[in-house]
Amino acid sequence: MPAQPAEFARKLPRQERAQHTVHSILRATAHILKTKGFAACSTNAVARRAGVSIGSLYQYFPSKEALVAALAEEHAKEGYTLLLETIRTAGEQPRSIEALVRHYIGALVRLHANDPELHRVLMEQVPTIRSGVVAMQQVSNQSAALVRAWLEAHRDQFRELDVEVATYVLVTAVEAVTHLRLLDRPAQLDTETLVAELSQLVLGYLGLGGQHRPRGRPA
Amino acid sequence: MPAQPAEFARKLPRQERAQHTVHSILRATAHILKTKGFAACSTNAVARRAGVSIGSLYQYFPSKEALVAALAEEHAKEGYTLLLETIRTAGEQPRSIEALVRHYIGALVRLHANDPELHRVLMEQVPTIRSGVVAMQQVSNQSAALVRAWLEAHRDQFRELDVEVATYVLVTAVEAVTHLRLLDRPAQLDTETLVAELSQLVLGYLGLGGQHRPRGRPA
DNA sequence: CGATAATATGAGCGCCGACTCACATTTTCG
DNA sequence: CGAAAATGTGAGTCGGCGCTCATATTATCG
Repeated sequence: MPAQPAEFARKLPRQERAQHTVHSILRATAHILKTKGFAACSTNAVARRAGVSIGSLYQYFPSKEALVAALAEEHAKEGYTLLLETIRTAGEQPRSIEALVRHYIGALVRLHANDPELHRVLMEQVPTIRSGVVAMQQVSNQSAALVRAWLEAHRDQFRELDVEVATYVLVTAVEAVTHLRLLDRPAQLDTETLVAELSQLVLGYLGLGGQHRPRGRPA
Repeated sequence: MPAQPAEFARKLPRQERAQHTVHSILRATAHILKTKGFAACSTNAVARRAGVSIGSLYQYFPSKEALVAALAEEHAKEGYTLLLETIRTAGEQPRSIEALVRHYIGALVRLHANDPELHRVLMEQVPTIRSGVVAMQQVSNQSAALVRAWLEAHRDQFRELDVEVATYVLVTAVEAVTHLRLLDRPAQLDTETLVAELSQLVLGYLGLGGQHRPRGRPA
């Protein structure tokens, strides 16, 4: 894994030593971002924690912005990999709609289990940083496109719906609940329950939930 | 409306002139927060935009933190007012479950239509500021408590569910979709559609959605 | 009208941030 | 080896930040 793409690089690390330096810097950045937030993530602090001089940091990252962008891109790449993997395994055997929904939601939840604090900081606290956050949005868009295509393909099995709107609602809702859970970690909401509830949410929205017959008033 | 609560005040503005000053400062703060983000919201910039000297700012707000906290509290108060209003009007006449859901969701959407960018910045970018953000969380909690109580009261009419979990899922999902819509404003998702779709989402999750019978495969 | 309190001013202080540069050290390779 | 390239160093520059304070202006009221 090349440490950071050409657009950001000041110098490319050629020796193993240098690659280790770059890696340390990125780890330190992630750690400080997660524990102290963006405001406290000064380049001096990063260099200190990485056990590297401030000068070395600027050898490989021309600006603080580039540093954070590189981290965001790295994070996005991991997400993209998992997304591809999920698509692949989903296609392997035919499944029911319900099973498919569970499959994808499970993947999404796992995706967010990967460094959720970092994800949050990058999405929320980091002010508009061009290139890095763009990479993360692309993963989001890919994900949305997947949902859209799936809705199109199976639309005869749902209630009548506007595919655009439904995609938006579903992606946003699932993403948000998943996301938030990892931040305030409510005790009673373990991963399994989360996946089950989100599936319920999605299936219900699509008109596939088991209809409940209220007790007390006979139909 | 007293400009800011006693805990934050350095001096209380007694003359009309002073109240106007305080008001300008708060407006300027909101504007800069929304357009440039928290990082760019320096006290000097706020004072400049407010057309007021930096000294005046510190007459009424003892620190930058207090300034933002006061703004957050003001924002929270508006939300709380609307929440109370919604509860009041909801109790006026008996309604169906569906109508009630629509009523509350409509209120939530309107609530978020009030300065959504400010809401976002205060929730996300502003690092832990004690008192101000606490006020906003209280409104959130009130809102959640309301949902929880409502679920308890009508639970015999839904599918079987864990009230805690359901509250969490519903509040988070509805809040997130509402919220996000106001930030990237997708053209095809007007307020009316949004309310309808969110109601669908909630009712479906509760097992009250119209069950769809798939075409092509007879039951 | 003073006299006193309330309000407004902005140059400036101390600090810390991003970032530079002249130099030291290590690695590569003919 | 030894020279050139790659890598590493950290004191120091500079700008902007939060914030203070001595001073000027305006309102209140007897």
